[in-house]
Amino acid sequence: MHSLRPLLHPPENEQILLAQAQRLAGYTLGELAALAGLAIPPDLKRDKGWIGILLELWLGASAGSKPEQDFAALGIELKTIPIDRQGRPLETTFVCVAPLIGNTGVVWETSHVRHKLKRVLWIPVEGERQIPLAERRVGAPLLWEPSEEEEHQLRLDWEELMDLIVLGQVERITARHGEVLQLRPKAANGKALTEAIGTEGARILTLPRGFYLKKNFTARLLARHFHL
DNA sequence: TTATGATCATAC
DNA sequence: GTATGATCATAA
Repeated sequence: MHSLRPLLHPPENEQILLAQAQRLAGYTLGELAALAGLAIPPDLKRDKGWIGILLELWLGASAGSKPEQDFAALGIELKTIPIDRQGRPLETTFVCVAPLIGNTGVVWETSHVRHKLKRVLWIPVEGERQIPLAERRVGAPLLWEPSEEEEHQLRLDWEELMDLIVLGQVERITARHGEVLQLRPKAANGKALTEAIGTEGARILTLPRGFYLKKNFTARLLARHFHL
């Protein structure tokens, strides 16, 4: 017998959120999906965000498309992160879409990247593809805030990337720019285009881009916490 | 083997 | 198209 059940509403405080997240540690995705009455896909090929949706459901985050932190009242963003057997991240972490126009005067302090990463509840989940989706286990949660050094690293990369965007060099930016934060396409497909500034300051159409945390960055913050 | 560039589903 | 949730798949 057990009383594990999804939170039906956003948690009223941080303690409730953390307690629920800690209760989920050790369960498989199959168990959590069944208890929540959610159908489990055969794999993630066509359901890349499924684990994120499942954990949102369990933690009472209002699912859907709202440009806000998952737990706005608590100022906390939820991120699931796929890890290998050694606890290292298997994928980069999407942060937010990069604004390609209207950036004159934007600064790090008020940027979307900084706001999104102010406080993050990381939920590690076994992510190796050899493990059937239903058998992958949820790990212990980590409520993280960037250290001074981490924020400095993020800021330097963000400023470099935003400078290039403002100067009309967006199409020359590759994922190799940035030490901990990178810019990569974030689109439904190659036909999805958005407005940007091109060379000579001309208006161009280009692939929407997103900011992503590189694995070296998330690996260090996980290792620091879990003593890996 | 790995990271970059590309892509998938859904709501509005 | 943009927002949410991310992982896939192939070049190197």
